[in-house]
Amino acid sequence: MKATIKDVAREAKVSIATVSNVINGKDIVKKETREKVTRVIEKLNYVPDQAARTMIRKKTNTIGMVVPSLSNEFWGSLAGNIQRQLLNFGYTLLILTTESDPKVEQISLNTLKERNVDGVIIASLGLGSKADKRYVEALLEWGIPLVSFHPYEKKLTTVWGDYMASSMEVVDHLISLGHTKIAYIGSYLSGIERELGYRNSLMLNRIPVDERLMISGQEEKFEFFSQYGYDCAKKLCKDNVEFTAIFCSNDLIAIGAIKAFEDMGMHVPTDKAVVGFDDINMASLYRPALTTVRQPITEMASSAVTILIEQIEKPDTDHFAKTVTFPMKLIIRESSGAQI
Amino acid sequence: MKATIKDVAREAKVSIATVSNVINGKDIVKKETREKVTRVIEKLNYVPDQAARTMIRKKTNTIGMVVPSLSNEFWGSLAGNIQRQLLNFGYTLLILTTESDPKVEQISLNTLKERNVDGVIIASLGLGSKADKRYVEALLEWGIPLVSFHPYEKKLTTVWGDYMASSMEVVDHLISLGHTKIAYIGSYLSGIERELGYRNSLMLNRIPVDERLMISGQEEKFEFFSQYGYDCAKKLCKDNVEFTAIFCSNDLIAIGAIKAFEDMGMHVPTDKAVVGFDDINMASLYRPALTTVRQPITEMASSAVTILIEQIEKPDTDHFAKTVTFPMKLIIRESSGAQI
DNA sequence: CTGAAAGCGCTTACAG
DNA sequence: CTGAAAGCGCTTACAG
Repeated sequence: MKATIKDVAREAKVSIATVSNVINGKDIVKKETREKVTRVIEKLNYVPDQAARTMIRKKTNTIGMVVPSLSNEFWGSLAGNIQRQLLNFGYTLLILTTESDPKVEQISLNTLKERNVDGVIIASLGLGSKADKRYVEALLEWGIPLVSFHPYEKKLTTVWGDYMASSMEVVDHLISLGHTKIAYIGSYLSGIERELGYRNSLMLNRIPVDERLMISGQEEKFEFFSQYGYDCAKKLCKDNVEFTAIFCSNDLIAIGAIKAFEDMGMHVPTDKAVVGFDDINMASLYRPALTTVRQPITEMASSAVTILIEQIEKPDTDHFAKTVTFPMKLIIRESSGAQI
Repeated sequence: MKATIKDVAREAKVSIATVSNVINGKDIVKKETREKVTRVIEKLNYVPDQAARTMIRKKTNTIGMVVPSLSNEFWGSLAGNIQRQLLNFGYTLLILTTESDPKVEQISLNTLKERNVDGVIIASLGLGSKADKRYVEALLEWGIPLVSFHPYEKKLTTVWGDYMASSMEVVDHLISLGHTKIAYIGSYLSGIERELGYRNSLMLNRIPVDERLMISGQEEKFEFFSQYGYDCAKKLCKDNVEFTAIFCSNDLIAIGAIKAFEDMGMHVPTDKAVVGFDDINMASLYRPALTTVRQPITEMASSAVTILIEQIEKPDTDHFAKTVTFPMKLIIRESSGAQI
């Protein structure tokens, strides 16, 4: 049977309060007493019970993370990075995948509460805007320290990238290569900023936006990005509106699109130039190698962790709902058809 | 402030014992009382505190999972599946990524103990055989319920696939296409069985095993499978030992190898037929689409979860260290050059 | 310095 | 059926 603080107290002939003071390193304990207690602790192989401590201290040293899926390199990598960095601070990560399913989202919210996590990281939600808002509000109302990788709410501390600016850079890049008929495939899971960047770039370059060339993906329900990209690319081609280049809101969508184009007998980048987003591992290995935008995942994870820990451990400080924006980097490879 | 059982009891004008009985689904509660309490629970948004429960029940309802990395579709998918299935049983998953780093492995072991997890799932270790053995033995000595996806130890309950048989099938497939010079690239993270299957098939087909065509990957330290596959493929070609086909122990390695071949001016499958393993999402989207072996991840996750939960919740039953082996499925696509 | 006591939020006999 | 009470293993004022 595991020894408790009582066993130690009895054996050392002191009170449990004294034992508590010893294990918590309070220097009010007389040296001899401390040594006596320490000896008994070792003898009985006593380890304080975490659950009891948690109950009193109101701190679990656990951080919750909400993410749509782990079978996706970007989120998996983000989660792994965060997990390892948290470990250095003495925290443990509780990952909850939601599969963009409202029911599962709800369960995940309950789990977060049950487990009494000290803070929450929102990697991405996928419920659609209204449900997202409710979800975040429930968290906000709960009053728990929060960091999000997407600015769902003004009151939310956010760590993210300059997705709009980098998307503009992508489209500028395509335009500089001579393209004017540029399509777009997005997904609600990657936010609206890429689409805005796409629109802005076109407008600034005085190219009319053709809504028939855009699939926002704000409504679709999909399981796999690459299949989605494949389907969307085919749909765009069937619609018979000419385009020579396409910007996809993540690499998996881009790879699906490329596959679709090739299946239809087109060649990338000659017939269709393609650009993705994220620079997943596969991007440089795909054929053609993918032109894409690299997110500094490790640094972003580190930033989120640092901010969250500070919020938790210095609750008295005023914590503004600041937004930390990381620069992205356009990585030009074969799929956009640039001379490299 | 978070609502407690007392708040609910006061609001519903019942005792905390009754509230407890309601939240624990004890059917001794009168229907009207239950409904009244349920209403208050929802109104107050009450969620039972796990720490308090844990203290009494001596159970954290947390399962630990050790996995080398999450930025990999196979493991990420496995982890996500396990996490969601555990949630149905009321358990939470604590994922520890080790990055195949012995120091991190050690920390993960301590974390598992501190957190008092109820059981542990070993997805894969990556320390090398001796360290693996020590790791598993520490877990076994601790006496905690354990399920592994690799049979590191006889005393270990294992859920895995018939990797040897399916690897034989792969090589048989290549041989049936006329290949006799077949190379192999493995990794210690995917075990030795694929290599054994490769060797067995060659032997049974009376094709001498040429060690120069094999890279076991039992020693290498590598971060990214695809880069590893790329490097190995180049190395094999430089060694100037002729081969016309190659079997890679996972899809990422295979994709890296294909990229290498194409970069060297060879064509897949004409010049080199390539087969991978796992059937990740990307496999069907790569060009050429990858011939590979599909693992039934969901079913394997489900099996591991069921077995582990049973070990935890029925500790008095005799639990043999059984091995559950799942069948794999050869998926023939373009990269092996078969007529489809 | 040290100890008696209250209390964290639950579950579980046990009495009514 | 329902409630009062004990108790899980700790920490933390507070009294001495």
